[in-house]
Amino acid sequence: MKMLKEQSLHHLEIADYLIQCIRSGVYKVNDKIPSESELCHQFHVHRHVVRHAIHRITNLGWVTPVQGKGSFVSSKPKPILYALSSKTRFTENMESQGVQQYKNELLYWEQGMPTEEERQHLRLSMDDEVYRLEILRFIGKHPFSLATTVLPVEEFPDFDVHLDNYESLYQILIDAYHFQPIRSQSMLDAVLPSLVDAELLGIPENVPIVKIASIMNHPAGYPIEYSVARIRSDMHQCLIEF
Amino acid sequence: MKMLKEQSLHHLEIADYLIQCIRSGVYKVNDKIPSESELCHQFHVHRHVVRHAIHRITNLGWVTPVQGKGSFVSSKPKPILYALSSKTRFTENMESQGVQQYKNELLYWEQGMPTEEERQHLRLSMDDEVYRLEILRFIGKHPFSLATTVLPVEEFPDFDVHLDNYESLYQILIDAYHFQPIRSQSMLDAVLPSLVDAELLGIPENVPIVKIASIMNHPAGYPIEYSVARIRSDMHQCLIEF
DNA sequence: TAGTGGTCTAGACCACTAC
DNA sequence: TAGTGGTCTAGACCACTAT
Repeated sequence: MKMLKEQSLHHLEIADYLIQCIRSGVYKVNDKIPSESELCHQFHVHRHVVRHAIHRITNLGWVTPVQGKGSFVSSKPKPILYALSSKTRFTENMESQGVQQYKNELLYWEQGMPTEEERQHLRLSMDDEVYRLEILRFIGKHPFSLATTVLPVEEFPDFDVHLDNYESLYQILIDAYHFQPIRSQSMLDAVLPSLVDAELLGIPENVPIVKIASIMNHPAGYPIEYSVARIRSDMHQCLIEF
Repeated sequence: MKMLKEQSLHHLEIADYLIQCIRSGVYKVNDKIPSESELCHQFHVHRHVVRHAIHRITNLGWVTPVQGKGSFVSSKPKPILYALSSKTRFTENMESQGVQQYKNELLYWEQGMPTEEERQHLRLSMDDEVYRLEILRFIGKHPFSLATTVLPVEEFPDFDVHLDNYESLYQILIDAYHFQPIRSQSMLDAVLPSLVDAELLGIPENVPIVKIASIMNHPAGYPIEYSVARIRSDMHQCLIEF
């Protein structure tokens, strides 16, 4: 590679160099890239400069550092195409793509007052309560998305009794309430995860995720569910067909 | 605030503290937060720890550091709701929201061979050429989005003669070719910008953006335009109605 | 000139992994 | 035990802004 002589911005040149190595196949998926100290010697720079470079390519999704072991080239493709439409949900999406190994985990649930935002989206009055569920979805062994789902208590009597053996929210709605909410609108966003979300999703704190806030309607036409999903952007692309 | 006694992770506590200050109104929009050296004294930590904390809240969108001046609280709301549908384009979106001050700038254009991805999306054969435009859009004085738009040469004879006084791509298509492409599908992504894109969009390199790849069809039904837009996530939310 | 953020060197200690 | 990444202290020089 070309010599680095100019002052400053060494970290970006090292980051570019490492990306070129990965692109050109010098380091392949799941390979370990050289350790920080090896890169220090190679480039004659301080360790912090190398760390800065590795941080950048980590955030860009090229490598994943593992304490005590090294930094490893991430798997490149975004295998999951997550179709966003009025009817599709997580389960349908997985099955339409032939993904067999998925599962939901109900992290916790609560009954309480909605936030102002939730109240507005669900058109609730000031004393209406909601159920709030936190659901973690996996594809294979990898966390894929986190969703906060909010349901008006009034519309779902005795909802909590169905949560003991939670497997699928939509199974509950169909089995117990005999209807399926219809997505009426979604708002998408690129954000960085909170520290808690990053931990649960198994990604570094500076890797962007997609945030999708959706309003779901009762078949009769009024809003009945509000959900905010945070989805690993390194594992999926969101597909919208018109 | 509470004393920081535990070892390590000071930077996250300082970041949280600063966020709380902004949330609670101690520092308001466009206010300068304390300088790095002031925060060093306040927390009895080294400057690099403070910088780490400020980096985090910068990436989260709370502040924008300006060399020689300080770090300033960013404007909070995401004012632009960008509706994604089969017919809406940038211009319609701005006007439907009453945004008057927008403009497009054609950064450059070229005629050449498509990439493999472009060829597939546009269903071109191996010797078909394309026009490729790079367009920067502004809202007020702020860069808002960058778009790479690819058009088959064969479908747009003498396209380049219309680019001299570029104002709007869709004005050209309607005026010169008498049709308007229809969005058939979009794929959304949360990513970090390239260094060039970050520069053009006027954002730090670790602030996430939304990437929207769209295929537009000729009214007769076949693909006629492929575009990849990179949109500042701090300025907009993408709205989809079903 | 003084103050600010941006980058770099130098080196310490810790936690985790592998042997 | 040796090697790795994670965090922190200490201090240098630079570029930019304000006065």
